[in-house]
Amino acid sequence: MEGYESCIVRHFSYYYELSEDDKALLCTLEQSPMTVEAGSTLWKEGDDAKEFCTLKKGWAYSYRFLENGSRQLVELYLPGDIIGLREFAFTQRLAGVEMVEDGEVCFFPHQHLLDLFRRSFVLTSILFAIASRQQVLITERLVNLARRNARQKLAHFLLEVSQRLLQTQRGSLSGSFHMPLSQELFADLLGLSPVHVSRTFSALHEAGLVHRERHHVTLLDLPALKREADFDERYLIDNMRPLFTAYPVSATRPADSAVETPPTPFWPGGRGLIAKR
Amino acid sequence: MEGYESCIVRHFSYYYELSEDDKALLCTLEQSPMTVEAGSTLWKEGDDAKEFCTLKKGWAYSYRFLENGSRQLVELYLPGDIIGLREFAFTQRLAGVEMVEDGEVCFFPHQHLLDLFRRSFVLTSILFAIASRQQVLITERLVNLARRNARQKLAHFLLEVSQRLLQTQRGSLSGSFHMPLSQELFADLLGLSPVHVSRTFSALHEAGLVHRERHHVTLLDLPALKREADFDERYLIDNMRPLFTAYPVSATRPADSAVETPPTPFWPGGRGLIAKR
DNA sequence: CGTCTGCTTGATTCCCGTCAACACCCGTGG
DNA sequence: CCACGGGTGTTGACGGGAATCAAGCAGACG
Repeated sequence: MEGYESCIVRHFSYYYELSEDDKALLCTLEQSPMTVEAGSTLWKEGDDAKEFCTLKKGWAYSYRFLENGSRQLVELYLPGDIIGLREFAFTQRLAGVEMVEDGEVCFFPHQHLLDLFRRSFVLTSILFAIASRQQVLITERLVNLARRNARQKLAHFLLEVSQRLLQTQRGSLSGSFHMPLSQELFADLLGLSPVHVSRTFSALHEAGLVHRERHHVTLLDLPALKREADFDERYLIDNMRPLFTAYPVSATRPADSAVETPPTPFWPGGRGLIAKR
Repeated sequence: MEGYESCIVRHFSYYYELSEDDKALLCTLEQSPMTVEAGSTLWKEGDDAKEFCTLKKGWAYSYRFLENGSRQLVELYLPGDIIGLREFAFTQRLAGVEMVEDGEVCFFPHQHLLDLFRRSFVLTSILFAIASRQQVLITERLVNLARRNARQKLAHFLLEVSQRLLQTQRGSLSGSFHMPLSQELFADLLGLSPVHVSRTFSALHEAGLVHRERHHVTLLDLPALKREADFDERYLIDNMRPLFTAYPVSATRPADSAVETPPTPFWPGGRGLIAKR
């Protein structure tokens, strides 16, 4: 750990400043990294769900198969992400997870998360924030899949990845990045056929909006793309500092005096918000 | 509260037995219920996000508007659900919430959740389980929207609601229930046009799979419907007792001795799961 | 009894899936 | 050096599922 700041620490720090204790606690989740090859399976639908996994290097995705043989990608994981949070309350995996490219992952059992709940109030809160952010991400993708046409879907997805990389990968240039996905993966991700992904990419290229060669993508005209995709990055850029600053916490587990603090008084009504449609 | 068991307590109890202390703590979230009319707005996209809200009575839904004027429902809330968890890490609402029918809700500030993190390990864990379950629900809906045709979408949705009601509403008969949604809401929920919802309902009716009149739905042939929709209720029926029994907890906040328990030792490797595609 | 809202049904259009042929890249082996 | 083959991306022709537009219908309610 000397000199090297782990992905997960960086990820958590994005939400709130961590004490050294918290950092250490967090790092216990990242023991024993193991390398995994491109295309390897971390787990399959139906496997026992007893662990989470942090992604240190490489991209990964979770997916579901359907009866008709098609496949839908559920989530795309970038370095620093936690994989498998979804199955915390479940005994079986509900989706498989595969690596897009060679990478490094660290498994840790569900119980470690419970330990974390006991030991660190700040980490608990951040973890909850991460879970809620993940939900927001999925929600946005849901809207994308349900209501937009192929062009918008693709544009939106490219913008999402670009923004996420910007936040987690220091120094990546906005709008130009490595994109190791095959068009088949794009298809499974966006609910399209591979053929149509190709066509749509061409269309965006002809419109001068994106440039792509091999596995590298450049977004040429971000404002136009955002307009096209109805993209609003606010859903990706929030954090929880405002919450904590409104209600300060000691960075470590609160002393008993703090614990005895009564909950903030019942919220005083007078909403005025409730309005008939 | 005397004699009456609140929805939220019942909801949490589904995951794990609650101590009296926990029940009391939980009930502080449900102070000051207020009645809300059908069609009223709890909040709109872009509003400040400082509170959650528990739904005591009536159905509600969250939604997003798109640039082109169409609308996508994101989540459907039934009595006992917590509304707004998604925005825990955000300062603004990312989706609006409206009531389907007359009901009762209880607002409580985000900070109350932080108090809960400090005070009850069990409630924290359950809350996390609820959040993860919500994510699973959205994920399933995402797959539904992305990959299935209108018939399957509708069938799947009806099955989902049926199953959820079965779990939270005691004594509701499986496969026959009150369904207060207009076809326009179905459309916004399933990513279809209202016209096509009507056609699809007719098709399912003709096939002898569902019966519907006014706002009451009966699922006539559950096995056939499940086959049709590729529906697997496992994603809805798990809970977290296995996790806790594998790693018992005192029901109240752990004594210091418990806190000092070292985290379970680093997970011992030997996966054997990692396989090349 | 008239009006309003929500549901149904028909005709037409269009986006995207499917099928199929072909180009391309790259590693292998002769 | 070229031939070969598999995986991946491109392009065209065709068809189908669902959107859209529009008109008719049925309750609900004043």
